[in-house]
Amino acid sequence: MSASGVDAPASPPALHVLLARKLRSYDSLSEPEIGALQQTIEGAKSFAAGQDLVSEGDRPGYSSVLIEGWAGRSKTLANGARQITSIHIPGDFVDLHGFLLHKMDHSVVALSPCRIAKISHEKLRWISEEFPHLTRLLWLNTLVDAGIHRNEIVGMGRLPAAGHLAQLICELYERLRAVDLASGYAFEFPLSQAVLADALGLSPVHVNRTIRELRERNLISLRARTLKILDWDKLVTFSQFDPTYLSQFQEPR
Amino acid sequence: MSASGVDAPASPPALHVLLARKLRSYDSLSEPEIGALQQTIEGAKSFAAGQDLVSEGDRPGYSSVLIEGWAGRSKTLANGARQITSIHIPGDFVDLHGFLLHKMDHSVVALSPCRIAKISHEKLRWISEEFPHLTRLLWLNTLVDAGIHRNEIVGMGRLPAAGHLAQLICELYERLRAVDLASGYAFEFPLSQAVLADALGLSPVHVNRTIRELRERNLISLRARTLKILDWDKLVTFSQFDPTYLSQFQEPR
DNA sequence: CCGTAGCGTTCACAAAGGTTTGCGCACGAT
DNA sequence: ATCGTGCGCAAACCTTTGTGAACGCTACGG
Repeated sequence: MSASGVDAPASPPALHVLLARKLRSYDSLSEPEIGALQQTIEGAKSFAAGQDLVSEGDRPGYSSVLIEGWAGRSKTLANGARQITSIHIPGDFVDLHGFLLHKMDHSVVALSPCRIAKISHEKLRWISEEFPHLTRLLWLNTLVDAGIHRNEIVGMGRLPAAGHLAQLICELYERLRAVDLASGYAFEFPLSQAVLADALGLSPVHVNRTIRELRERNLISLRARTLKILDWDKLVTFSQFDPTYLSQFQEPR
Repeated sequence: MSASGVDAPASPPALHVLLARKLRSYDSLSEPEIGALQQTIEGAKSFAAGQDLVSEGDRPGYSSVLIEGWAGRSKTLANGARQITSIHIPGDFVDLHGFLLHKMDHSVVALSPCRIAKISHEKLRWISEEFPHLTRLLWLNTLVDAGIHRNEIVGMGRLPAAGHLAQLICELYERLRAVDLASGYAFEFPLSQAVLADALGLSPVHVNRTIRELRERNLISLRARTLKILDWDKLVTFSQFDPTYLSQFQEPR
């Protein structure tokens, strides 16, 4: 079962290619490593927006790579409030940490219609036994996730809402660009203001105010699920964005 | 150079023992693995409260394990505001992620007088080549860090200040207990309210109000740098604390 | 014995963000 | 055509948190 899947409309890059491209942004991959990745990919599955890819409490036997669409790690509290702790775009491992954590402490939810490929934990274990360098790159992938989390904490704790949102936009732009999903300074932005509120830890109403502020400052435009960055340098300054934590530069690892 | 160090007042557990204890809370260790850890530890160094163990932008050639005292990962913004993204206690790797990230995107600061042991990145690399299972446990250690981050994000985004503080107290208690640093429901708590403010993303004044609230609810007492949890069950309920993310249970990994 | 520094505490007021509610538009289902 | 429904938008009002300033306690050095 290599590339079967629920549907396969020719256009998006092949499953393992996307992942290899991501890992290669950290360090180069050898032929055997690419071969190993290729062998581990297990076929695609589609989800509608709002569906759980993985649910809190699950002990999944595989991890998932996003092929198309956006997803988020989300935690729902007793009062029904939801916090999205990170947003994922194509090429991202949404739950690689499930490999060693075993029990999911949060859910992964589709934020738009999306499609994933699976890699079984058995195969990941095999990689960790046989391919130390590839293992380090997978480990690094989870470390970058943690860096993204840390940045989110800084944004929530010490930036005003507009700065925090601007920072998120900068980060998503850089990440989308790394997988060729931005054209110029514009990209598809499939999140509603309510979803954005859950990601930023704000109320939907305040997200609306905050977007308006960025618009009035001529930093962005956002219409019909398309986001355009009008002045990258100003946006970076305004949000104090520093992309170091994304580690998007090749180095021997 | 096994246990030399700047000072060594007999009492705290030996360097590698502390680390082994931590990793063993995830899965059991073999004799060769313990031996490998023992070989990697490189001697201790002491820091005064407020000093940087590692600074933003550094490319350290080693990672540090806390032996004594508390430390925090911290990021300082342009306006001087500081956010502490995580708090570390003895037994914690404060910058294991530096091994693969290379360039530090934040500082690590001593929150109380503290002492560390070093493990060179060369030796970590050697471990990652020769000891796959031990490598997985180190990886897991960073995954738990990320889980702690995610929990912090939920606390900041969707809990009121008192809930967030209560949650942090629950987490610290569980972590301290895992390394035998809690006696009953009391433990030494070396953080000033100002430091706590930087960790919670609040102002020092509001931290004071928040502590008062927990006191008035008879959940905790905090005096002379000693914190006592007066009613664990009520504190857990109040903060919606769920320790799953700490992964403090042995499983084959 | 005094001065000082660090820290916790409190108060009054300001700012940021949440809540409630309502309107209008686009779009799909019937 | 029309009726929901989801979403963006906005206003009024309320709650939480931040700010600036003062005061007191305690430890410590001169």
